[in-house]
Amino acid sequence: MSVSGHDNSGAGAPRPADFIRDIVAGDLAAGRCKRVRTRFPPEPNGYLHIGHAKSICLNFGIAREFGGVCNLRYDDTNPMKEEPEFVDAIYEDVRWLIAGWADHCLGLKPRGKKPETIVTDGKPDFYLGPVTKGDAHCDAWPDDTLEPFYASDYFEQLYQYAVQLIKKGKAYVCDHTPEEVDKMRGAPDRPGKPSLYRDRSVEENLDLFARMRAGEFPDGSRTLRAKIDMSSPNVWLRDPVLYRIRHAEHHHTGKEWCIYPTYDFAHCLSDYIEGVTHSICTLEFEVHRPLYDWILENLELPRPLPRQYEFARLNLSYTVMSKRKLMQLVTEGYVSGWDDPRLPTIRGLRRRGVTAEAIRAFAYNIGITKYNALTDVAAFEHAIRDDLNKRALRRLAVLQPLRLVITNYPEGKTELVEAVNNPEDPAAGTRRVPFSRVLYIERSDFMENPPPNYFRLRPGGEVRLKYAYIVRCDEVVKDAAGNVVEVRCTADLGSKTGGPTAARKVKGTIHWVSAEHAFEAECRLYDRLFTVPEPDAEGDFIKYLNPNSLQVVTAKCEPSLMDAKFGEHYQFERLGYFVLDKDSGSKLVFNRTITLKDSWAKQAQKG
RNA sequence: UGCCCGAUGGUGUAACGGUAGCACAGCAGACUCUGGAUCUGUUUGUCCUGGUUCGAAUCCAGGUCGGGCAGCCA
Repeated sequence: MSVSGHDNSGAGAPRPADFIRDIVAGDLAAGRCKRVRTRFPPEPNGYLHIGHAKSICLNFGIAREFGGVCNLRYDDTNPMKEEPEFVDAIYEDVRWLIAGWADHCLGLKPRGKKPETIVTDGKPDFYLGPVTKGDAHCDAWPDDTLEPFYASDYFEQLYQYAVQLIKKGKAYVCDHTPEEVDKMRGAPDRPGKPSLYRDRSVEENLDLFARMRAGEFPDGSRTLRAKIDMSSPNVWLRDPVLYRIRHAEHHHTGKEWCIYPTYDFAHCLSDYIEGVTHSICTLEFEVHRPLYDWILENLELPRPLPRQYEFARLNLSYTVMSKRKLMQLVTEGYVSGWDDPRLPTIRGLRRRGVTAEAIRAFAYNIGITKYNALTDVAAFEHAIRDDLNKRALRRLAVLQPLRLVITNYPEGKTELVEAVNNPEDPAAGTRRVPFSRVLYIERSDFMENPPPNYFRLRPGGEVRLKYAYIVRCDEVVKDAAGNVVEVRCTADLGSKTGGPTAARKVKGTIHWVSAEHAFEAECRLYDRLFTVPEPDAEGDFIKYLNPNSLQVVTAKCEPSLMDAKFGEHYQFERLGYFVLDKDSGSKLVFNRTITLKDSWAKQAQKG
């Protein structure tokens, strides 16, 4: 299905395609919210991957389909794990992925801006709304004056919310060590024991919490905890930690803080402060939802509260997705870096030549459910081919060259044959490709003793040279070791495209380049990184690494490829889709994004 | 073991009490100056057992299987 096939940007109500969109549509119809606001909240502790892309497509997709906004927010509440390197990379990847599709729904904020204290229904309130390119006044906000949201920008407000909770007797400072807290939490089937500090007075709690902030206590010595229910069957309701002490420098707030809110405390309130209506996350947060609601409901919040909904994260066969495993592949050198074309990272896929449109189409096709599925990479590969087939410029290149000499073709003669740039898109026009007496063809397009269903070149057989002549193989030249080093042919000189015998039917058509005109380029042939569908199912995933995931060859390319542009997609006819790699210098480097579907290889394997 | 969630062809999904559909993969054929693309046809499915109902993938009960949760990670 094409991307435009599900483009809901036009008139008419979008057709809800999954249970979350159903909910959003219902809330809008019932007036429970005026305008939908979602958010994409990555923690800046790693690079984004195809799994994040699913979430981005969902959150931004909902925003654009329902005329809302999706805030990009760094969920940066843990200074030990986060780095500016990731902050920048995430922003870049998100923008690349939604460009031309949902960039008008990208919720940002004026650089440096923090929540404002406002009054809502007579009550004090904190609010920080988004600015988008879709806004009427977007001209007032040149690119560099806007930035994503940071949960860390709300630390002051979060602190005040915590104080409010303390004043209401709903939170207390706990002096137990991490080990004690752990032990006292009990087990899923066994209630926990209350903290010895659970019944401290409000005054003492306020004092201690202020001193925690002031830096009087060492890391881990105290926490702020919610006072909920130590015997709750949901362990996340057993007085969860809201604040912990970390004398660490934060990438965004520097040394301003030495206490940091936990995910549970920060996330729901960040959603609230930003006016998020639908907070969509993955299944593992399902058990946190009661806590998400508890925090919001136990504070005096005058505006409508955000609601959390969960969906199943993406699992893709033949790949690994966890941050830890991706990190290991990078740091232990199994791949060249975070943008290695074999990685499922956004930048890896991008470098590989996968388009944002293909990723979006894939995300749309797999749908959104609560079922923990394993999606076949074949579905992703289909989306990639489907997109590239429509846009790629066709070119001729030979990966494993074999000399072919046309004995009845004059030496020194060069013809320019007309070649179609893209049969799927007539507007792409044609180009001229030099043809001469000595060519290179693909080694695999000639077989001395072929199986019966082989219909490329064989001794005595005929084959069409794409865009040029039909040739017959008369003679095979071998080296001392018996390897075929050259095939000698005669051409049917009237069979050139448009010629008198051009209509003759020959079974096979092969690609070629003119030896004297071709130039050499490095081609990096990528394949799946793993050899098994579930590399991380059990044990060491490293042992399932595909030793042939990268193969480097020197290809012979048609001259027009000299002008290859970065970001342009090419189909080397009969071989696959390629893009120019950033490593290109005086010698060009092409990455193979993906092969063409090859039913011959499958058939040959069977036979 | 306690709580929460889920289960529809090989895979991913739709059907919201009324003919089980779509996509991927597979297979077969047509077409093709890419063994690509395109087109056509096609194999395969409601976890189990009861119940409600004229009628159940859908509602109810019990079971089975799978996933998640006991970080001062997110």
